[in-house]
Amino acid sequence: MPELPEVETVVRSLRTGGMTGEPILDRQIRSVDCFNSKTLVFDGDAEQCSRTLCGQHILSADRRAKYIRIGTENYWILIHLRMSGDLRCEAETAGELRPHDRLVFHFTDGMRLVFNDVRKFGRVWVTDDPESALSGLGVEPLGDEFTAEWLMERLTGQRRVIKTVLLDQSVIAGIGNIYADESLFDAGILPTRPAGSLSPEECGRLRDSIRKTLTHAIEQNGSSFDWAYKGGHFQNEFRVYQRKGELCPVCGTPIERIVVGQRGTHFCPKCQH
DNA sequence: CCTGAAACCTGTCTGC
DNA sequence: TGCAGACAGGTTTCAG
Repeated sequence: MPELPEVETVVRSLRTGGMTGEPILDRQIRSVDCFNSKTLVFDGDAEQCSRTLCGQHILSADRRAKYIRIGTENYWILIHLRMSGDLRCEAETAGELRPHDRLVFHFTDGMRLVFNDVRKFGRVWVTDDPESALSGLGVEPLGDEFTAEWLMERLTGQRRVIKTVLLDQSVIAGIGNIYADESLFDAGILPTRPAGSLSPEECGRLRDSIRKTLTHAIEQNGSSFDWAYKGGHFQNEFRVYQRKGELCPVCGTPIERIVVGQRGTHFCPKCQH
């Protein structure tokens, strides 16, 4: 489920309630249960983590790139959903835990926050130093720093293709495979263009397309996929992603699929040049 | 230093 | 029906 718009949607519902259930703000942690040792990243074992967080209140929930950042009095809980992670806040009486539930935060008021992750790629950090995990990230694509001029400067001299650079979290933090393809289509730029060959005008178009695509996806609560993540609607508005063989909505040319940087890549060979 | 490929995991779908 | 292989929203690690 996880690119920037999906993570933003999850964070908003953690703050105010909604698709993943009840809000988590102000609740007090009683204990933590971990069922997959690799999921929890903590300097100590799960028991020690549980004792460390016992008594802490949830004071904040926000997002940095694709990381969910939950603040308590003395610690930070960082969550990366990777490919298949999902969060839900529900009553302990909601029933048995489900298959692939990996980590549970139990609150003192009878609620629980559950991290579910089929593929076990997701991670939950509990730390007093969140910067150690977040320090390598690039600019927020929806932030003020991300300008056409900044992008032009970052792409100058880059020999990698533009799609690969868009997926590099140390350059721009938060774009994933879907929104890279959709943004490049919107900007009319071929995914295989060497990043350093983009003109200032193309950098401006690409920057605007990225912000437009991400903003619109957030308004749609992100993209939903068959077995993971429900509630978003942006998947109905994909113009190239997973539309191989279908006709381009602009010019009618069949959408093509190639592999770029090990990732499936979708584009219109006529509109993107 | 840079780049591309493999690895990490499980589930689903497709084609033979 | 069965089974091998491809593929999936991401990131880290390793080899060249």
